[in-house]
Amino acid sequence: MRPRNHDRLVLCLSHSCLPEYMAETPEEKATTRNDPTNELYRIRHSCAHVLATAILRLWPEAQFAAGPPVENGFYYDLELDHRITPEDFPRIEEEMKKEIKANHLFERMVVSRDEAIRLAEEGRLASLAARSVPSKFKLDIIHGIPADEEISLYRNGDFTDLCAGPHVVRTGNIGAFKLTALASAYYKGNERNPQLQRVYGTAFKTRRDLDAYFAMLEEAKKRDHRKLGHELELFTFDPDDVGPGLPLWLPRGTAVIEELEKLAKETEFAAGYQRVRTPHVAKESMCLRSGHLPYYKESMFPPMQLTETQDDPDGAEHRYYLKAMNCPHHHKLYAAVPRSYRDLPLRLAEYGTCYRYEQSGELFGLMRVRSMQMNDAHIYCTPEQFEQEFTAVNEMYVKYFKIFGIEKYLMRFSTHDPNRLGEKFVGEPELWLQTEDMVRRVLQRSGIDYIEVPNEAAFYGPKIDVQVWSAIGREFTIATNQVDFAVPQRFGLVYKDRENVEKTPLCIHRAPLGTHERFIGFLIEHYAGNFPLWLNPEQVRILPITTEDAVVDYAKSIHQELRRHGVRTELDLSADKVNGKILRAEQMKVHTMFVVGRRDLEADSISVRVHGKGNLGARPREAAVTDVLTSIRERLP
RNA sequence: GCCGGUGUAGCUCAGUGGUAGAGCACUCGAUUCGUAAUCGAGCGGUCACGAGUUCGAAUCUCGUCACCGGCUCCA
Repeated sequence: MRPRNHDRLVLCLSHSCLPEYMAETPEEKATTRNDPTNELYRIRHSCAHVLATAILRLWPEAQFAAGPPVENGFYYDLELDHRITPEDFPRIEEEMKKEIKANHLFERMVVSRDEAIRLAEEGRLASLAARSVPSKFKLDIIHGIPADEEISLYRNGDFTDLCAGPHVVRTGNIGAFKLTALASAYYKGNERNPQLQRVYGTAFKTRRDLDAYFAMLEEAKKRDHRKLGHELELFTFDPDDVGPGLPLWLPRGTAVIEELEKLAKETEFAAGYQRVRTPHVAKESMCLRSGHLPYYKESMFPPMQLTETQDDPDGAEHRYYLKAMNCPHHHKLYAAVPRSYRDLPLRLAEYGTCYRYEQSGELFGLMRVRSMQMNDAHIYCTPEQFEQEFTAVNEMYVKYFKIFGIEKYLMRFSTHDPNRLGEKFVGEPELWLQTEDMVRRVLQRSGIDYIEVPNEAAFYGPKIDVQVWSAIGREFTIATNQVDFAVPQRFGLVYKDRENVEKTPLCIHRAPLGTHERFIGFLIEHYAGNFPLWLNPEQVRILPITTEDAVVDYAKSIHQELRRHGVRTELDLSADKVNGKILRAEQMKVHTMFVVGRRDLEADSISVRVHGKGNLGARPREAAVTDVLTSIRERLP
């Protein structure tokens, strides 16, 4: 099975800064998946064959499709009337152990195409013996192998499979393995093909590595943004009454949102952006003009149908859609005022709320939702201004990533396929080449890691997706940055150039902070819920040790002072003992705890405790407060 | 949308055909305490929803919805 595009990308990265419990760096994972000379790759690939061997011992009629090594293990897809369930795992693993213990050689055999076809027709591939029905998927795969490519088979014991290899020398070289999951998958990943059962497993050189992997998974579970989001009271869902995929932001999550917006507003203001506001809905006519209805209808909420009139029998004049993107509205703002080349570049920014009707199975915590707020802006510029504007956008990304301590990112540059002009991509061959050249030049000049992926562009222009990795190694497409030379034209957007000639501007769509939903989902996992002070939902909690009036008044005066400075501060006046108060504050991952008792009152001091760092001891009150204010102002990590 | 799994109190979970349980959270009372849980009492569930089987259903069957793991798709 060929690796998907984004599986291949990771190879070119230089890596840094991964937690030590992570079994493999993303690069190693990529190697494990893609590099046949990698030992884990061979172990896992071999283990997939052993899995197939075991399944055939139990169900000789099973038909196998593809069984490659993947990021954290391997899988094999198969067709079988019996539904494999987790209860079957022990039996299958038992058979696998026998095969490993037998220590069969993996023998490689090169065969002619005719020979391979003959064996497949006899049901002799991915099987233990000849069968009455052909090995249909293998037969299909053989037909897909280019004529000049060698066809090889691998045999371990009774089991023979069509396979490019390579494998370990003997089945006994598979150190430790475990079956992990069941899923279904379409044959060749195509929705129109039959669904197969997929059995997932993983394998390592040693038992120790296997155990370490499962320990890592446990650690990853603790950082899962869905779990932390609930525990830290950041957001919630109410699928029954509000609807699936529609997050509700609790006060603590809203605090994070507002910090991000503040950052965006400051940054964009400094970069010459202007803020705008637009409604959440638009009429059908605009959705048609923008191309959303023809191209995006599947991911849009169905329309709101208002009244029908005699002039408008099908009601189109009264059909409204929730917006899936902000660009059409922004285009209208561009068009609202006559524009001269002197007005360009015009940069319109809005944290706009969009709605996309994602398929139910695609929803995933905050990462895939149906309502989202985008760090959106559209930059209208002349072709001469394009490179500078595009460079500035890239620099903004890098600035943000530095603030968040995102040390590893990759820009994925998606270009068009000339063979699909007028079909998947607008038919403007010259503009495609021109804009792609401009983007490529900017990327090369900026020295940012990027990879070029053909045939993945948006229909209106080339685009860049930004991939980042959370602390647990989960890969995120966090932001997108797109060139649009087509839609401004559809909206009739123009400016007068120096010679008083009307020209169509280029448009850059950019969202360095992506959507609040996905970005915060990423940040939760990135920080494991331990937000830095400036971003923390609760920056300071004040914990008086006793409830005697003088101490409480002292705590209150600190509380008020911090609040006056805009610091998100809470005062814990519960009946708990200090230890209880500390526990609760630590559990909520409150950044800083100010513990105050009689001693502090008398010394005008504050005992400072920082989440994850423990008790830092007493500080003069003024110094403790200043430290907090500085850290917030500087957005220190 | 498709395949599979799961659904019991706000949370984590026990309960497999016979009167719905525990811990934490929450409320009230007592406790006045120096760096990760003070004590006691109380409140809290139409067992996801709907139908069916049964004398009797959280428990068995079917359907619906949602969530989880994948597939497809994507900010």
